[in-house]
Amino acid sequence: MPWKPADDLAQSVALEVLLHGPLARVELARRLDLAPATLTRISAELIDVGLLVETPQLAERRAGRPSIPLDVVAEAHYFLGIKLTGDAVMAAVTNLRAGVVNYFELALSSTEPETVVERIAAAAGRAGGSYPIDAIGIGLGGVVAGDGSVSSAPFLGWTDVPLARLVQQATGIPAFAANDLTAFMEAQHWFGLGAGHDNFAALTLGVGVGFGCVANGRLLANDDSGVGLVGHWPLDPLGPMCNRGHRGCAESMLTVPAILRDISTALDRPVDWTEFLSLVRAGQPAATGIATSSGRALGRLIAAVANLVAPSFVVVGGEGVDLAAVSARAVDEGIREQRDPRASTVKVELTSGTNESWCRGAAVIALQGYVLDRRRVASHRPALSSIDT
Amino acid sequence: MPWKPADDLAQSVALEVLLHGPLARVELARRLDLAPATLTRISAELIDVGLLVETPQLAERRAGRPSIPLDVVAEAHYFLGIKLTGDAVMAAVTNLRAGVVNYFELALSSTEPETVVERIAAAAGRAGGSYPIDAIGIGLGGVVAGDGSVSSAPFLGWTDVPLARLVQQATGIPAFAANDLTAFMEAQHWFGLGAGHDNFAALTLGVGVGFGCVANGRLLANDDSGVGLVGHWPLDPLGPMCNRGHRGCAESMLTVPAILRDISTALDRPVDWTEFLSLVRAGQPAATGIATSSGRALGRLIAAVANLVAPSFVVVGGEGVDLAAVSARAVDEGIREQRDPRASTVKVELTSGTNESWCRGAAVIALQGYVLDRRRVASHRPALSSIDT
DNA sequence: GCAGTTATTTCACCACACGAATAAACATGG
DNA sequence: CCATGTTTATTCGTGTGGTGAAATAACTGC
Repeated sequence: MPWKPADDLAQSVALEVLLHGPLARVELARRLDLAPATLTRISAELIDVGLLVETPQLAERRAGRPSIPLDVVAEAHYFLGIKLTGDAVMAAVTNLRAGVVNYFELALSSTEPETVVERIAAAAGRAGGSYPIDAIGIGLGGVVAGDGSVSSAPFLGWTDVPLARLVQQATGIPAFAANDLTAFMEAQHWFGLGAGHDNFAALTLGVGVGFGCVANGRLLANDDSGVGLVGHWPLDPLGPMCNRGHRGCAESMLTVPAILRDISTALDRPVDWTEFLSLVRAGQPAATGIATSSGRALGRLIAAVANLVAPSFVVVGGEGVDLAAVSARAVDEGIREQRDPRASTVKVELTSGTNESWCRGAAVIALQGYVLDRRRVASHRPALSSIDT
Repeated sequence: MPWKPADDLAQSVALEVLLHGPLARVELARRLDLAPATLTRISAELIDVGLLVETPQLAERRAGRPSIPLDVVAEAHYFLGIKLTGDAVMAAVTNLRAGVVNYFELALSSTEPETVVERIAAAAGRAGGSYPIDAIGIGLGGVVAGDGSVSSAPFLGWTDVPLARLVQQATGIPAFAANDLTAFMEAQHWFGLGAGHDNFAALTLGVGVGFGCVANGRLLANDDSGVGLVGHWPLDPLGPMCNRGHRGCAESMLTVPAILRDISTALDRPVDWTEFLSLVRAGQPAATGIATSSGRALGRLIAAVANLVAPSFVVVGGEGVDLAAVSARAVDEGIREQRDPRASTVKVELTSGTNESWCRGAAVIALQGYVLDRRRVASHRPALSSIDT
């Protein structure tokens, strides 16, 4: 039973249910501005194909005939999400609701395209043993074109590798590739903190600093996505120097390696991330000092983002999220420094930044590609969409 | 003959022609993904109501039956655009194509709402003598709610003034109000440099520094629009001090008053803007010094914008645009400083920033309100629009 | 049980966009 | 200057597919 809504209308209904949880027919009719009669017909079709089911009604009981929420059958489809790094292939299998049902990692002996594709195919094989995979999504740091070919990925030494096509040929399963931050953002937008929001931004802290933004309901993206344009954003004229000669740029203040370098130098011994965090919590002076100045820098970056793109809130994620948690006060200070007091306060939300969540993002790329049937021509949407309201 | 496209389809067709110039039926069919037959019918209707006309065919002659471009009849409707300042009401009458057909100014003796409304009504009366005005648009610096009421406008001393409603009551003509930058952006988007583009940003230099951004086909806007959030953006740690204690912020580096203060102090005599510009062109050291550092600061601001919102290009406007012209090289340097060399180069476009162009922006607010029939419920557009492609 | 309320279904209707064929209006070339 | 090819516009019958109104179903509250 493939995802095959007959027409455009059925597609909208299916998507609305997929994205905004179980919804009754009346509610769907309201949201999509359709007559109740139409929804009876369409939902019947979709239930018939096995895409939707009537849930045991958990809606609040009011007067009148109770509504029957319709939900997508989460286990109708499975997707494989791959996060590529220089030395490992991390894989997660998710269902239609982007819930992770399986996670594992494979080591990577070489970064040659053939090897990588072979490993991904191996992951697909392993995942396919337990779950029928409908599509594969791959996320990686670098510039990825819309057709899933990797324009450039410095950490792999790749230039113009048609990754999606290669994986599709090797596995026989539809494959999609995207920049890892794009994948992260799409996952946030469809199933994460950004679900149901048309305007929000996100920052990820880790080996580098990432930025993404959903504006007017769509991800802001262009050919430069993946270059990492906020990496060298100036945050502190007195901060440390990065390898490109910027003083106090985002890379030098906010990345995990930079912070670990700082604290290790201060204590004159190697310190890892979890130890750094506990040192900060314990009040160790060097650690709190670093956390405070980095937190303030993060706040300034958040303020800059908020000032320019006017998001409803800013999500912070990535392996280094906890910096925002342990230095929350400094972050607030940093925001206040560069935020007009007359403006609304900036809401900051933290989210997990584990490898599994990066894989989930990649799986969402697969899910979107499958559900929206990419490779179709540009969608039927007239000038109005870019204008009204 | 009012703007009354019968149905949704007719509306899209009319808008497409209004926004994207004369278009043949085939071309419209292609763009809106409709059958040629449909376009024959719809365009017949629209020609019937007097909204469209067949133009004397100026399309390039190829083989086959020549196409007949359809165009909107520009003089079918007129709009009054008002730009409010603390001491004057500036007014422009435009046609449906947002072409200015009349411009005049009225002095303002007081900033009391009653007085202002009375003066606007006077302007409407004067304009209405020559042209039948279909709607009035008002642009002003400050925070304006979606319904056209002014939440706060410091330079007028206003809080919660239902301006649009008052003007509508006083004149009997539909009235709309918006932040002046919003108006400027909408005008750029529909009829200016941003016409046909879904992603671009703009900066205005004048008494203050303004910023606006069209992302994914719509203006980025929220409750903070109008607060002027980029005004105190840090651009130069060694720059002059602004009145809020920021060193080298946008206000202190880029506004016309700040620059004039600088040059006047340096030369120990009052200097006005045009003289400043000629001094720079003549190579006067103090003037070129100021222009260079301000230009570089502008470049940095442009780079910041480009890095975050990924626009196709950045428009610079406002009364102080010419700063960007006379210090073009410094602007480029400033951009290079904070732009990753791997990223695409930032295109910068200059546009006029006269009072007339601000009024034109306000007129576009009126035009949009009229044409899109604001006060209707949210438009019929299902979940898809926020998702696909 | 009865009244009130809200959700869903049934079904005939009809607007409206479409497909295919046709006509119109040019360029080109011998 | 006519034949041919090409592209645009129109005509018209057809059928999809969303709708409106009324009926029905399934509750709550009293």
